[in-house]
Amino acid sequence: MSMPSNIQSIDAVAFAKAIADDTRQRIMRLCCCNRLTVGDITAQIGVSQPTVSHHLAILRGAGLIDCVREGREAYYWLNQERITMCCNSLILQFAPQQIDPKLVVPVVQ
Amino acid sequence: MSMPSNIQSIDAVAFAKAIADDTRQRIMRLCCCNRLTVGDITAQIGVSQPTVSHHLAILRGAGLIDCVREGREAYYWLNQERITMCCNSLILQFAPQQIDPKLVVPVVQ
DNA sequence: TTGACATATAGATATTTATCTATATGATAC
DNA sequence: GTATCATATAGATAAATATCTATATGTCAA
Repeated sequence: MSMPSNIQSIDAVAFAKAIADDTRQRIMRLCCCNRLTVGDITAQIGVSQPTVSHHLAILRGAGLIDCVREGREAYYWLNQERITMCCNSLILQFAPQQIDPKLVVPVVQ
Repeated sequence: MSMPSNIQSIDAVAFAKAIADDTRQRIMRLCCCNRLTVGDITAQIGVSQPTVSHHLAILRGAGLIDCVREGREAYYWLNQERITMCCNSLILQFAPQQIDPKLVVPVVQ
């Protein structure tokens, strides 16, 4: 459990790799709107506790999940804002013509 | 070049796997707003032609790219609408609390 | 302090996958 | 028809990765 900065640039490949696994997506759905411990997740997910910890580390490395240690337990929950930012970044890169120009905020140099 | 239906359900894992590679994302950027041949892409991407064909097949399998054969060449271009749908699906699944309820269209049964 | 508990890390293994070279397939031009 | 060109497919190989068991680390309770 290292400590990545909250300020992370958006790497579309890193984001995609982080979510490109069924087990990780199931974990993400579980702790999308809940704070869950590793034990909570392990009990529901059908893989071993070390495997859950491994996937949580990957999700954390990509900035998609936040956690806090409380005593001997660690609580995890999805960072929905960052997931939204990553998805929007994908649309900007790969579907620019789908974006309504009226919604794009002009940037002043 | 098989013929998948245009009507594809959105599989978030399949979508993520398809875009979880740097070479594929570079290909996607190249033919985001252009129709390009395999040769065009190969000339700009720095991997062999069979590798490009392989990646194009994966992107097509995920419905992210469309193609048409013209004579002995094949033209490829991104399906921006489908990419937008996939990204929106990710947001619905993993960032539901980021969605403005005023924007959600009520569904009548 | 010691035992039990929760989580993380290490190491091994099997599967997946990205890439290459060689070749097959299919179209065009002569 | 035959040579050439564009693309796809087959097969091999190396790297990445998902999983497990075993164990280390750190916390709490008695």
